[in-house]
Amino acid sequence: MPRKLSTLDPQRLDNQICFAVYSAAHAFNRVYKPLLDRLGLTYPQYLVMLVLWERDDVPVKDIGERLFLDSGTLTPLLKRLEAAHLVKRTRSSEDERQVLIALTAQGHALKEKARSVPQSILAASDCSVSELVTMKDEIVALRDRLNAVIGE
Amino acid sequence: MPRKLSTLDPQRLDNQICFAVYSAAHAFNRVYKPLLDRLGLTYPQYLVMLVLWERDDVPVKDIGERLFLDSGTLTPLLKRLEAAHLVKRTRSSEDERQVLIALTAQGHALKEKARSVPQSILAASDCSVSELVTMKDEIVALRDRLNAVIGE
DNA sequence: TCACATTTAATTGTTCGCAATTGAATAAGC
DNA sequence: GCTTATTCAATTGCGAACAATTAAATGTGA
Repeated sequence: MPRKLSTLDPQRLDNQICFAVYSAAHAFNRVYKPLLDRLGLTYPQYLVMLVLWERDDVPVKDIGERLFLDSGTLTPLLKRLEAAHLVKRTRSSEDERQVLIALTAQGHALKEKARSVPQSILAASDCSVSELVTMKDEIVALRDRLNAVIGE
Repeated sequence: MPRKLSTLDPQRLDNQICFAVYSAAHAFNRVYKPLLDRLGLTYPQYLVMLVLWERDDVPVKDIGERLFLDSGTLTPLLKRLEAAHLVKRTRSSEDERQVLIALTAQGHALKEKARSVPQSILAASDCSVSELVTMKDEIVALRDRLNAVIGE
Protein backbone atom coordinates (compact mmCIF):
# COMPACT_ATOMS: atom_id res chain seq x y z
CA MET A 1 0.00 0.00 0.00
CA PRO A 2 2.09 2.91 -1.22
CA ARG A 3 1.45 6.23 0.40
CA LYS A 4 0.85 8.66 -2.44
CA LEU A 5 2.78 11.88 -2.46
CA SER A 6 0.12 14.55 -2.28
CA THR A 7 1.87 16.64 -4.92
CA LEU A 8 1.34 13.81 -7.38
CA ASP A 9 -2.00 12.46 -6.19
CA PRO A 10 -4.37 12.89 -9.13
CA GLN A 11 -7.33 12.83 -6.75
CA ARG A 12 -6.11 15.94 -4.94
CA LEU A 13 -8.11 19.09 -5.62
CA ASP A 14 -5.12 21.33 -6.20
CA ASN A 15 -3.73 18.98 -8.82
CA GLN A 16 -6.74 19.21 -11.06
CA ILE A 17 -6.71 21.51 -14.06
CA CYS A 18 -10.48 21.40 -14.26
CA PHE A 19 -10.76 22.98 -10.83
CA ALA A 20 -8.25 25.62 -11.89
CA VAL A 21 -10.41 26.41 -14.91
CA TYR A 22 -13.64 26.24 -12.90
CA SER A 23 -12.39 28.57 -10.18
CA ALA A 24 -10.77 30.94 -12.70
CA ALA A 25 -14.10 31.25 -14.50
CA HIS A 26 -15.76 32.27 -11.23
CA ALA A 27 -12.95 34.73 -10.50
CA PHE A 28 -13.46 36.34 -13.90
CA ASN A 29 -17.17 36.54 -13.24
CA ARG A 30 -16.57 38.38 -9.96
CA VAL A 31 -14.26 40.88 -11.65
CA TYR A 32 -16.78 41.46 -14.43
CA LYS A 33 -19.74 41.89 -12.12
CA PRO A 34 -19.23 45.53 -11.04
CA LEU A 35 -18.27 46.52 -14.60
CA LEU A 36 -21.31 44.87 -16.14
CA ASP A 37 -23.68 46.07 -13.41
CA ARG A 38 -23.18 49.54 -14.83
CA LEU A 39 -24.35 48.26 -18.21
CA GLY A 40 -27.25 46.34 -16.70
CA LEU A 41 -25.88 43.04 -18.01
CA THR A 42 -24.88 39.75 -16.50
CA TYR A 43 -21.80 38.00 -17.86
CA PRO A 44 -23.71 35.52 -20.07
CA GLN A 45 -25.84 38.38 -21.36
CA TYR A 46 -22.65 40.30 -22.13
CA LEU A 47 -21.40 37.32 -24.15
CA VAL A 48 -24.62 37.30 -26.16
CA MET A 49 -24.23 41.03 -26.79
CA LEU A 50 -20.63 40.51 -27.95
CA VAL A 51 -21.91 37.99 -30.49
CA LEU A 52 -24.65 40.34 -31.66
CA TRP A 53 -22.31 43.33 -31.90
CA GLU A 54 -20.29 41.32 -34.39
CA ARG A 55 -23.39 40.37 -36.37
CA ASP A 56 -27.06 40.56 -35.46
CA ASP A 57 -30.31 39.44 -37.03
CA VAL A 58 -29.24 35.86 -36.44
CA PRO A 59 -31.25 32.85 -35.25
CA VAL A 60 -30.99 31.63 -31.66
CA LYS A 61 -29.23 28.52 -32.92
CA ASP A 62 -26.29 30.53 -34.26
CA ILE A 63 -25.80 32.32 -30.96
CA GLY A 64 -25.89 28.99 -29.18
CA GLU A 65 -23.24 27.49 -31.45
CA ARG A 66 -21.00 30.46 -30.93
CA LEU A 67 -21.30 30.31 -27.12
CA PHE A 68 -21.79 26.54 -26.70
CA LEU A 69 -25.18 27.12 -25.08
CA ASP A 70 -28.58 25.60 -25.84
CA SER A 71 -32.03 27.10 -26.18
CA GLY A 72 -32.93 26.17 -22.61
CA THR A 73 -30.35 28.69 -21.50
CA LEU A 74 -30.74 31.24 -24.29
CA THR A 75 -34.52 31.54 -24.56
CA PRO A 76 -35.09 33.03 -21.10
CA LEU A 77 -31.86 35.05 -21.32
CA LEU A 78 -32.93 36.59 -24.63
CA LYS A 79 -36.37 37.34 -23.24
CA ARG A 80 -34.68 39.29 -20.44
CA LEU A 81 -32.59 41.20 -22.98
CA GLU A 82 -35.79 41.92 -24.88
CA ALA A 83 -37.46 43.15 -21.69
CA ALA A 84 -34.45 45.46 -21.26
CA HIS A 85 -35.09 46.80 -24.79
CA LEU A 86 -31.67 45.67 -26.02
CA VAL A 87 -32.84 43.09 -28.59
CA LYS A 88 -35.92 42.26 -30.60
CA ARG A 89 -37.09 38.68 -31.15
CA THR A 90 -38.92 38.00 -34.40
CA ARG A 91 -39.94 34.72 -35.88
CA SER A 92 -38.47 34.31 -39.34
CA SER A 93 -40.95 34.48 -42.21
CA GLU A 94 -38.77 32.24 -44.38
CA ASP A 95 -38.50 29.48 -41.79
CA GLU A 96 -41.03 29.88 -39.03
CA ARG A 97 -39.12 27.55 -36.73
CA GLN A 98 -36.41 30.16 -36.35
CA VAL A 99 -36.48 33.15 -34.05
CA LEU A 100 -34.22 35.94 -35.29
CA ILE A 101 -32.46 38.14 -32.77
CA ALA A 102 -31.80 41.74 -33.77
CA LEU A 103 -30.31 44.59 -31.78
CA THR A 104 -32.42 47.63 -30.98
CA ALA A 105 -30.94 51.13 -31.20
CA GLN A 106 -30.23 50.86 -27.47
CA GLY A 107 -28.56 47.53 -28.03
CA HIS A 108 -26.27 48.99 -30.67
CA ALA A 109 -25.54 52.02 -28.50
CA LEU A 110 -24.49 49.87 -25.58
CA LYS A 111 -21.45 48.73 -27.53
CA GLU A 112 -19.81 52.12 -27.01
CA LYS A 113 -20.49 52.07 -23.28
CA ALA A 114 -18.97 48.60 -23.10
CA ARG A 115 -15.79 49.59 -24.92
CA SER A 116 -13.79 50.08 -21.73
CA VAL A 117 -14.65 46.68 -20.27
CA PRO A 118 -11.91 44.61 -21.93
CA GLN A 119 -9.14 46.93 -20.79
CA SER A 120 -10.44 46.86 -17.22
CA ILE A 121 -10.25 43.09 -17.33
CA LEU A 122 -6.78 43.26 -18.80
CA ALA A 123 -5.69 45.48 -15.92
CA ALA A 124 -7.20 43.10 -13.37
CA SER A 125 -5.37 40.20 -14.99
CA ASP A 126 -2.11 41.98 -14.20
CA CYS A 127 -0.48 40.23 -17.11
CA SER A 128 0.95 41.16 -20.51
CA VAL A 129 -1.26 40.94 -23.58
CA SER A 130 1.05 38.46 -25.26
CA GLU A 131 1.00 36.16 -22.23
CA LEU A 132 -2.80 36.31 -22.17
CA VAL A 133 -3.04 35.57 -25.88
CA THR A 134 -0.81 32.53 -25.47
CA MET A 135 -2.83 31.25 -22.53
CA LYS A 136 -6.09 31.92 -24.34
CA ASP A 137 -4.96 29.92 -27.35
CA GLU A 138 -3.87 27.01 -25.17
CA ILE A 139 -7.16 27.01 -23.28
CA VAL A 140 -9.18 27.20 -26.49
CA ALA A 141 -7.21 24.27 -27.91
CA LEU A 142 -7.91 22.27 -24.74
CA ARG A 143 -11.59 23.20 -24.86
CA ASP A 144 -11.86 22.12 -28.48
CA ARG A 145 -10.22 18.77 -27.72
CA LEU A 146 -12.68 18.25 -24.86
CA ASN A 147 -15.64 19.19 -27.04
CA ALA A 148 -14.39 16.77 -29.71
CA VAL A 149 -14.53 13.93 -27.16
CA ILE A 150 -18.11 14.78 -26.23
CA GLY A 151 -19.35 14.23 -29.78
CA GLU A 152 -17.37 10.93 -29.72
CA MET B 1 -12.76 56.36 -38.14
CA PRO B 2 -10.29 53.49 -38.34
CA ARG B 3 -11.67 50.10 -39.16
CA LYS B 4 -10.33 47.76 -36.48
CA LEU B 5 -8.67 44.58 -37.53
CA SER B 6 -10.87 41.89 -36.07
CA THR B 7 -7.88 39.86 -34.95
CA LEU B 8 -6.87 42.70 -32.65
CA ASP B 9 -10.29 44.03 -31.63
CA PRO B 10 -10.49 43.58 -27.85
CA GLN B 11 -14.29 43.63 -28.04
CA ARG B 12 -14.34 40.54 -30.23
CA LEU B 13 -15.56 37.38 -28.54
CA ASP B 14 -12.78 35.15 -29.80
CA ASN B 15 -10.12 37.51 -28.51
CA GLN B 16 -11.25 37.25 -24.91
CA ILE B 17 -9.47 34.95 -22.52
CA CYS B 18 -12.43 35.03 -20.15
CA PHE B 19 -14.65 33.44 -22.78
CA ALA B 20 -11.98 30.83 -23.39
CA VAL B 21 -11.98 30.02 -19.67
CA TYR B 22 -15.77 30.17 -19.44
CA SER B 23 -16.32 27.84 -22.36
CA ALA B 24 -13.54 25.48 -21.26
CA ALA B 25 -15.19 25.17 -17.86
CA HIS B 26 -18.42 24.13 -19.56
CA ALA B 27 -16.57 21.69 -21.77
CA PHE B 28 -14.98 20.08 -18.71
CA ASN B 29 -18.37 19.86 -17.09
CA ARG B 30 -19.79 18.01 -20.08
CA VAL B 31 -16.93 15.53 -20.07
CA TYR B 32 -17.33 14.94 -16.34
CA LYS B 33 -21.09 14.48 -16.51
CA PRO B 34 -21.26 10.83 -17.65
CA LEU B 35 -18.40 9.87 -15.32
CA LEU B 36 -19.98 11.51 -12.29
CA ASP B 37 -23.48 10.27 -13.12
CA ARG B 38 -22.22 6.80 -12.25
CA LEU B 39 -21.20 8.11 -8.82
CA GLY B 40 -24.46 9.99 -8.36
CA LEU B 41 -22.62 13.31 -8.11
CA THR B 42 -22.71 16.63 -9.93
CA TYR B 43 -19.42 18.38 -10.61
CA PRO B 44 -19.67 20.87 -7.72
CA GLN B 45 -20.66 17.99 -5.43
CA TYR B 46 -17.60 16.09 -6.67
CA LEU B 47 -15.42 19.08 -5.75
CA VAL B 48 -16.85 19.09 -2.23
CA MET B 49 -16.15 15.37 -1.94
CA LEU B 50 -12.55 15.92 -3.10
CA VAL B 51 -12.11 18.46 -0.31
CA LEU B 52 -13.63 16.11 2.26
CA TRP B 53 -11.58 13.12 1.09
CA GLU B 54 -8.50 15.16 1.93
CA ARG B 55 -9.86 16.10 5.37
CA ASP B 56 -13.37 15.90 6.76
CA ASP B 57 -15.11 17.01 9.94
CA VAL B 58 -14.60 20.59 8.83
CA PRO B 59 -16.94 23.60 9.01
CA VAL B 60 -18.83 24.75 5.92
CA LYS B 61 -16.71 27.89 5.89
CA ASP B 62 -13.51 25.91 5.31
CA ILE B 63 -15.01 24.08 2.35
CA GLY B 64 -16.15 27.40 0.95
CA GLU B 65 -12.68 28.94 1.22
CA ARG B 66 -11.15 25.97 -0.51
CA LEU B 67 -13.61 26.11 -3.42
CA PHE B 68 -14.27 29.88 -3.47
CA LEU B 69 -17.98 29.26 -2.80
CA ASP B 70 -20.25 30.76 -0.17
CA SER B 71 -22.84 29.23 2.13
CA GLY B 72 -25.69 30.16 -0.17
CA THR B 73 -24.26 27.67 -2.63
CA LEU B 74 -22.94 25.11 -0.19
CA THR B 75 -25.82 24.76 2.26
CA PRO B 76 -28.33 23.27 -0.20
CA LEU B 77 -25.58 21.28 -1.93
CA LEU B 78 -24.50 19.74 1.39
CA LYS B 79 -28.10 18.96 2.24
CA ARG B 80 -28.35 17.01 -0.99
CA LEU B 81 -25.14 15.14 -0.14
CA GLU B 82 -26.64 14.40 3.27
CA ALA B 83 -29.84 13.15 1.67
CA ALA B 84 -27.64 10.85 -0.44
CA HIS B 85 -26.08 9.54 2.79
CA LEU B 86 -22.59 10.70 1.81
CA VAL B 87 -22.06 13.28 4.56
CA LYS B 88 -23.40 14.10 8.02
CA ARG B 89 -24.07 17.68 9.11
CA THR B 90 -23.65 18.37 12.82
CA ARG B 91 -23.71 21.67 14.59
CA SER B 92 -20.48 22.21 16.50
CA SER B 93 -20.79 22.07 20.29
CA GLU B 94 -17.82 24.37 20.72
CA ASP B 95 -19.19 27.06 18.42
CA GLU B 96 -22.84 26.53 17.72
CA ARG B 97 -22.73 28.84 14.71
CA GLN B 98 -20.66 26.31 12.83
CA VAL B 99 -21.95 23.25 11.03
CA LEU B 100 -19.33 20.50 10.77
CA ILE B 101 -19.34 18.27 7.72
CA ALA B 102 -18.20 14.69 8.16
CA LEU B 103 -18.11 11.83 5.68
CA THR B 104 -20.28 8.78 6.27
CA ALA B 105 -18.93 5.30 5.60
CA GLN B 106 -20.56 5.53 2.17
CA GLY B 107 -18.90 8.87 1.62
CA HIS B 108 -15.48 7.42 2.43
CA ALA B 109 -16.14 4.39 0.26
CA LEU B 110 -17.01 6.53 -2.75
CA LYS B 111 -13.41 7.71 -2.95
CA GLU B 112 -12.36 4.32 -4.32
CA LYS B 113 -15.10 4.34 -6.94
CA ALA B 114 -14.00 7.80 -8.00
CA ARG B 115 -10.35 6.85 -8.38
CA SER B 116 -10.60 6.36 -12.15
CA VAL B 117 -12.16 9.74 -12.83
CA PRO B 118 -8.98 11.84 -13.10
CA GLN B 119 -7.39 9.53 -15.63
CA SER B 120 -10.53 9.58 -17.77
CA ILE B 121 -10.34 13.35 -17.79
CA LEU B 122 -6.66 13.21 -18.64
CA ALA B 123 -7.46 10.97 -21.60
CA ALA B 124 -10.18 13.34 -22.80
CA SER B 125 -7.76 16.26 -22.55
CA ASP B 126 -5.57 14.49 -25.09
CA CYS B 127 -2.55 16.25 -23.70
CA SER B 128 0.60 15.33 -21.79
CA VAL B 129 0.60 15.52 -18.01
CA SER B 130 3.44 18.04 -17.98
CA GLU B 131 1.62 20.34 -20.41
CA LEU B 132 -1.49 20.17 -18.26
CA VAL B 133 0.48 20.91 -15.10
CA THR B 134 2.04 23.95 -16.73
CA MET B 135 -1.33 25.23 -17.94
CA LYS B 136 -2.91 24.55 -14.57
CA ASP B 137 -0.24 26.56 -12.78
CA GLU B 138 -0.65 29.47 -15.17
CA ILE B 139 -4.43 29.46 -14.80
CA VAL B 140 -4.18 29.26 -11.00
CA ALA B 141 -1.76 32.19 -11.01
CA LEU B 142 -4.19 34.18 -13.15
CA ARG B 143 -7.10 33.24 -10.91
CA ASP B 144 -5.21 34.32 -7.81
CA ARG B 145 -4.33 37.67 -9.37
CA LEU B 146 -8.01 38.18 -10.26
CA ASN B 147 -9.12 37.23 -6.76
CA ALA B 148 -6.56 39.64 -5.32
CA VAL B 149 -8.18 42.48 -7.28
CA ILE B 150 -11.63 41.60 -5.96
CA GLY B 151 -10.59 42.17 -2.36
CA GLU B 152 -9.05 45.47 -3.57
C1' DT C 1 -49.90 13.31 -51.77
C1' DC C 2 -48.62 11.09 -47.67
C1' DA C 3 -45.57 9.32 -44.12
C1' DC C 4 -41.53 10.03 -41.70
C1' DA C 5 -37.33 12.13 -40.12
C1' DT C 6 -35.06 16.43 -39.12
C1' DT C 7 -34.61 21.00 -37.49
C1' DT C 8 -35.60 24.61 -34.31
C1' DA C 9 -37.55 26.93 -30.17
C1' DA C 10 -39.96 26.75 -26.22
C1' DT C 11 -41.08 24.54 -21.88
C1' DT C 12 -40.32 22.08 -17.51
C1' DG C 13 -37.67 20.60 -13.68
C1' DT C 14 -33.26 20.22 -11.12
C1' DT C 15 -28.98 22.11 -9.69
C1' DC C 16 -25.55 25.72 -9.30
C1' DG C 17 -23.95 30.61 -7.98
C1' DC C 18 -24.40 34.73 -5.67
C1' DA C 19 -26.39 38.97 -3.42
C1' DA C 20 -29.01 40.37 0.32
C1' DT C 21 -31.22 39.50 4.45
C1' DT C 22 -32.15 37.17 8.80
C1' DG C 23 -31.01 35.22 13.04
C1' DA C 24 -28.23 33.16 16.33
C1' DA C 25 -23.77 32.82 18.80
C1' DT C 26 -19.60 34.80 20.16
C1' DA C 27 -16.25 38.44 21.42
C1' DA C 28 -14.98 43.03 23.09
C1' DG C 29 -15.47 47.11 25.58
C1' DC C 30 -17.63 49.65 28.99
C1' DG D 1 -24.29 42.87 33.44
C1' DC D 2 -25.07 45.43 29.15
C1' DT D 3 -24.25 47.13 24.59
C1' DT D 4 -22.25 46.64 20.26
C1' DA D 5 -19.84 44.53 16.58
C1' DT D 6 -18.46 40.42 14.37
C1' DT D 7 -18.90 35.82 12.73
C1' DC D 8 -21.30 32.17 10.67
C1' DA D 9 -25.03 29.52 8.64
C1' DA D 10 -29.52 29.52 6.73
C1' DT D 11 -32.96 31.55 3.82
C1' DT D 12 -34.87 33.93 -0.16
C1' DG D 13 -34.91 35.43 -4.79
C1' DC D 14 -32.98 35.75 -9.35
C1' DG D 15 -30.19 34.29 -13.18
C1' DA D 16 -27.76 30.87 -15.45
C1' DA D 17 -26.95 25.83 -17.27
C1' DC D 18 -28.60 21.66 -18.96
C1' DA D 19 -31.46 17.35 -19.71
C1' DA D 20 -35.66 15.90 -21.41
C1' DT D 21 -39.84 16.71 -23.52
C1' DT D 22 -43.13 19.07 -26.54
C1' DA D 23 -44.65 21.23 -30.64
C1' DA D 24 -44.36 23.32 -34.93
C1' DA D 25 -42.22 23.81 -39.46
C1' DT D 26 -39.51 21.97 -43.01
C1' DG D 27 -37.46 18.54 -46.01
C1' DT D 28 -37.30 13.89 -48.11
C1' DG D 29 -38.61 9.71 -50.14
C1' DA D 30 -42.02 6.52 -51.58
